[in-house]
Amino acid sequence: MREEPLHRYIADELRRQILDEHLVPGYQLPSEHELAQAFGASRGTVRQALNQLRGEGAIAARRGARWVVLAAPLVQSFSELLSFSAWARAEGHEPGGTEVELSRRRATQHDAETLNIAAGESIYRLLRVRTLSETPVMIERTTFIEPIGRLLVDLDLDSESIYEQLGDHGIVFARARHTIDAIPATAEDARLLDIPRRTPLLRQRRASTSQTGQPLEWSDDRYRGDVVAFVIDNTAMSGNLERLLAAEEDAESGESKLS
Amino acid sequence: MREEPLHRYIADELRRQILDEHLVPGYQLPSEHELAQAFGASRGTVRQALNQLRGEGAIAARRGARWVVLAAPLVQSFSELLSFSAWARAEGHEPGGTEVELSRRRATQHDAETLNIAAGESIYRLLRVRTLSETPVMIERTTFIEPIGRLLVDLDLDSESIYEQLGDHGIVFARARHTIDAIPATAEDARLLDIPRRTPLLRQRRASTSQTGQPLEWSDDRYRGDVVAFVIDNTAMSGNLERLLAAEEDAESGESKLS
DNA sequence: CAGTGGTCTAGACCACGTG
DNA sequence: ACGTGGTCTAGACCACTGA
Repeated sequence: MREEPLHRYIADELRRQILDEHLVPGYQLPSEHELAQAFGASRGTVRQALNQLRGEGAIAARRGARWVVLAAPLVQSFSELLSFSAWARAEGHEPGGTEVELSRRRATQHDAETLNIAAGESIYRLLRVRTLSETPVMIERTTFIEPIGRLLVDLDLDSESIYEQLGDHGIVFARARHTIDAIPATAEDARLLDIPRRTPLLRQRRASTSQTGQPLEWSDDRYRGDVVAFVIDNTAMSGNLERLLAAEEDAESGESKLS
Repeated sequence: MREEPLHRYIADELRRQILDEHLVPGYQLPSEHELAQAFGASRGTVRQALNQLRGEGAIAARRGARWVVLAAPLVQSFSELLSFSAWARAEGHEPGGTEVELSRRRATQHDAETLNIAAGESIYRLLRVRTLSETPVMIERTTFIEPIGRLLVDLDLDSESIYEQLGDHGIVFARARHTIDAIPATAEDARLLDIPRRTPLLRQRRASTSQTGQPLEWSDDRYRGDVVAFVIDNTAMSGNLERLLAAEEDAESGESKLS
């Protein structure tokens, strides 16, 4: 019945067995040849599935030896990554949001550079406080390019995921680059999250683009550091985490510099 | 002359062109057929290279249309990720370290669970303060399993990367899971980093395993939040970032809970 | 509708590990 | 020595994009 690529079916099946702990860390998988026969696929197709799981950090291979189970893979949903709502529901919480402000403005120099437009062009800025089970845990300050911002006006910004709703309009987010650091809560942050000033916040700055490389939005999200953490898997062959010196890009807030 | 897989040569070549900005975001790559001819490879080999670059967030594809350049990929060296020294040098800084303490202890309950050993077994704990150009920027509290810890005693822990030195002994780190959050500096943190108490720190807790899934170490690294940030790329097809609620695992430090 | 990427096959040779 | 994963080829069909 299913209209699904065979390599994905194989990957899903193996992932399910790992998550169900039928395959525990250290376990050796059957050889690619055996898997190919078992699934009625060619070896190339089996390898496509295995490489997918390797990218998720679930398994590893060494030449000459069989594939080995490393650990349960992360959930790995791209939508859960952009969307607070989708993530919260997957965690079993009731997501909420309070639209504090949606305004049309002219792009600052920073907006222009990040969104690849000219300074002074129209952009939309959205400020929301997101809640989990009534408790505010995150402040979201997002800047959208004009065509997307115009759509936002007609959307329900209070509770629904805007990314799901934008998807219905054919707006697809394909890629995002995240910069994560720790900063003290400003006076406004403290007021919105109902916490003391200078409480450590986990800040995630994000720039998202479409499938064709067109910048769609950038966002400055600040989480209560005592409630939310980020988890990243990476392996020797794949993974995309990098440390970075907090650069001079932030001339706005007086940052302390090295030497 | 070169003893290198063809698909890696192709990936390196295309990545170099993107980094050199010969290929700018939005640019359409030649078709897979054309690339195959240009590099004297089969289409399958070219696709292997393109999929590598897709995993790095550098390019994206849509059925029916050509591959599109998205952005410059991250450096993506696994060793730079584990190793403060390797990272610092790549950033053009002089890494330094002060070994504050290396001790042999009995595994706590948490050690035992993380390293998959029995509580009470021998482990080694290393505390280091790492510096960039003489300025302390990070505190590293690492716990190693006994066989690795024993090697540490003979290593130069003051300035060299222990991971590079362990590699010479055949100890290979293959996979790591990172949990990143923000916490206030404790009194000891503040003293070691020479900063005020409760300054926001970027905490990275890491668990590393070998190629066969054997846990090798876990670490609690705390960075000055105003100096170091983490950067992550992720795409709809690949990427491994996940938000997580700070769970009850940390019963040690009194964390505030949600409802 | 011509060209593109996505999927899949059947085979081949090699370098490496484990017994 | 044998089996394993890593690499590579040549060809096929399909779904989709874009002119």
